[in-house]
Amino acid sequence: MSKKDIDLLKNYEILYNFFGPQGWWPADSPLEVIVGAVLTQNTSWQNVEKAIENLKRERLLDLTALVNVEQDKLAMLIKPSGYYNIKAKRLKNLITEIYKNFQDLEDIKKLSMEDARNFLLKINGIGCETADSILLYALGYPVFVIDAYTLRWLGRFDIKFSDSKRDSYHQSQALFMKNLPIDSKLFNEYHALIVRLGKEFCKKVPSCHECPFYIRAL
DNA sequence: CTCCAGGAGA
DNA sequence: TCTCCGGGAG
Repeated sequence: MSKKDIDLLKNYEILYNFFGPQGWWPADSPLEVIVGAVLTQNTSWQNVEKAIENLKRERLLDLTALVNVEQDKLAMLIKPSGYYNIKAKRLKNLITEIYKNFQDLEDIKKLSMEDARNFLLKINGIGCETADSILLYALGYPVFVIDAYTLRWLGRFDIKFSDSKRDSYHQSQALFMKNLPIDSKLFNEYHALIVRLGKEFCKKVPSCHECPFYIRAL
């Protein structure tokens, strides 16, 4: 299987028919998505939920409230999500930049996707995946989010990219976006389905016999 | 004990 | 290219 052989739209149908809609991103507001995107960096979502609940209880899921909260207090509240000192700093960086440049989150949507992406990537603590997650799941831009699950899944079709993290991110992202209709709803569901597959079947030690792609190949 | 919806610093 | 950040759950 080479890069030009894989039928990404067909594989989407297989995943969707097997798992059904995933309902990403679970949140009450775009700001909650943005906060969650930072908190979930290399961290299970289950732990992020505890941190989000703490922030809700303190009425901190609000742009001005987050601008004003002490970083140390923020760190204590998000402790369940791990890396809490770094993530508190990253959240402050992100929220401060958003607040400085936009009065309202909706105003970011006035930017082109490239401008919004560059704005986010300039912020310390926001890499490609976090930026694209925010663009897609908080702001609705049609960008395909890549993560470790995605690269592992492609690798098991013998589709491999550069050793460089950054290069493999953009190469695999280009593969999806060149071979799929540019549709934020599709990109939203597809990434969520790949994560679901990666957690349940396409694991580090894979459960190939249960996998929808293995079953289909029989 | 390992793993997790990553990213920065050196 | 390593190393660190880290609590929670299996």
